This record gives sequence, structure tokens and C-alpha cells, in this order.
Amino acid sequence: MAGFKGQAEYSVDSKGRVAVPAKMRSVLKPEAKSTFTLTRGFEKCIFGYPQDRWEEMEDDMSTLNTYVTKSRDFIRGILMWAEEVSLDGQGRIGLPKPLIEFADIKDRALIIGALDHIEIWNPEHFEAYLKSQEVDYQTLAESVMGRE
Amino acid sequence: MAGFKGQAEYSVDSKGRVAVPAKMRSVLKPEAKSTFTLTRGFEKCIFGYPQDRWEEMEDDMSTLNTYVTKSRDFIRGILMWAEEVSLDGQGRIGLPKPLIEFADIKDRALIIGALDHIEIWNPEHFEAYLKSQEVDYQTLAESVMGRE
DNA sequence: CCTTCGGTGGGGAATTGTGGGGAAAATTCC
DNA sequence: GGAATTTTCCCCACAATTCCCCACCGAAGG
Repeated sequence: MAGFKGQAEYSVDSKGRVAVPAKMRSVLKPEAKSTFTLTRGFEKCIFGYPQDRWEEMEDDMSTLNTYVTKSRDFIRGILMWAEEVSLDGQGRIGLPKPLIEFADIKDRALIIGALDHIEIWNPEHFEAYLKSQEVDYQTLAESVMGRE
Repeated sequence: MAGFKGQAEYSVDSKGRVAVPAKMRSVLKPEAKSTFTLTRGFEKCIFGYPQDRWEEMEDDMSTLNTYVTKSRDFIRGILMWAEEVSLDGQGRIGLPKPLIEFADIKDRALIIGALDHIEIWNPEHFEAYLKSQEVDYQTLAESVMGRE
């Protein structure tokens, strides 16, 4: 299963639209119906899941026990930000206002592919995120994948 | 399984294209479909995995739990640089701009075979890398392979 | 000496990103 | 309840980039 990958910096027009890179569009399965569900990221950015993948996530969430407060909080935290958006004829999506504010997106957006989802960042905030990393990439790779 | 080996220094043209050495092309399996996925190396260079090998790596990544911050950081770190490129009719690949900047590739590139992937270096940076090695080659070999 | 293979360079066509205009729908105000 | 205004959506047009194809040149091999 090919996943999303790559990076691209595009402009956000006055109507809040951004192009989805052609390389990422081509990864979309027919089942996704050219639709993403956007929601807040775990970092200060927007996550976009293709429709088919999002439905799996909803299924996962529905297995949580909603009598547990933490589970309820989690579900609320994701879903209150979630919104379905479809590609227009030019391969763009419109970013919902609440998410624009959350991720503090201005006139430029950095889009990066992350396997099962895409991420939309304010380029400056992404820069800051990289600098805030405690460990460098080599060390990180070794600690995540380096077990034998 | 025959792996990539050898080295070659080629020119990078104004469009960012480099030839893949014929010896390395001949190692490509049909499953790789004449396609490499390039991404950042652990050092200041570009790694290129043949498509079949890359898919295995994606499978490995997809087993990581993306609710764990470190895993997310790692996936982002690899995939934001990753891009699929195919050989053109002349056996060349085009290097994506972000990777050219990352590896600081100018008009010449050194291509090294490294078993399951190829590496593309700025020849000068490779020289510097060799000098920066703390331990000499004999000692290194002993510490990696010398345990009985 | 001729042929084949491997690396280098450039030109044209199709794709992709960007901006804006107008119709339909929703919202607000009177 | 109806009209005016705003918002949303869809479509068209331009410009830049990328991709694909063709041509050349030198080296190696028969």
C-alpha cells in the first residue's frame, strides 16, 4: 500500500484554498472519492485523512468505552475539529476556518505526506517544530527502528 | 540477492538529472519497475531505494503506533523527504529540489552502491565525511562484524 | 573500422499550481 | 416573509514547471 510522502510549499488564496500536491492526489484510492477528512493534528497543524482511512479511524473510536471520561474527552477532541472536504476541479481543498486558526495558517502552507495522512503546516511553525526536536534524526531513527 | 555496489561520479545537468550507473540499473528487479524512492540519508546525502525494497520499508513503518510522538517524528522525518522517481529513457533520474538542497548537490554527484540502496553525494561532502570518521576502517570492521 | 552501449544536453508538449469571475445557497436584516 | 448581503461552490483562463522524447558524442568491444 503506497502511502503519502513528500513535501511542498504552496500558497493559500484569499478564499482559504490550498492545492493538494499532484503526487499525493495520485495516491488516493477510488474509495476515498477525492475526499479528505481534516482535523486538528497532534502538533500545531492540520491532519488530513483520505476518506477510506478516516472511516477506519471512526470504527476504532467506536470501540472505545464512552463511560470512561478520558475516552470521551479524546473522541470529542478529535471530532469537534473534523470536517470533510473534497477536491475541486483544480485539485484544491478549502480549509475550514476553525482549523486555519488552530494551525495559524497564513498565506503559505507547507504540505507534507505522512503515510496514512497528509499534514498542513504554517511553514514557520514547522521550522520551529524541527528546532524543538530534542534528539537529532539519526538518534531518533535508531531508537524507533534500531531494535534487533 | 545481488546488491548495489561500486561507485561512479557523474554530472548533474541544469534540470537536476543524474544518470544511474548501468551496473546498478542492471541489479534492479522487474518488481522495482525502474523506480526508486529517494529520501534523505542519515548523513548529508540522498538515499535511493528500489521500489520493491521501499515498499517493505513502508510496511515496517505502518506497524508503528502513530499515537506515540517519537514514532510520528520519525515517520515525518523520513517521509517528508521521500519521493518516487523513475528512470527516463536514458537511464537517468531527476533529483527533487528539496533533496538537492538537503544534500547540497551541485553540478557533480558521486553515486555509491550500498547493498539495498544507492547513495548520492556531493563529492566534496563525501570526502569530508570520510575524514570525519573517528575510527579507521579496520577498527570499524572489527567492532561491527568481529564478534564471535 | 564499424557497431553498440553508456553518459550528456536540449526542445516541445502535457500537467500542475494560481488567480479570479459568476451562479447558487445560506445568512442576515428590515 | 421577503429582500439584500454574504458566503460557498464550480468553472474558466493563464503561467510556470515538469515530463518525455529526440539527438549527439565518446568509449569500449568485436
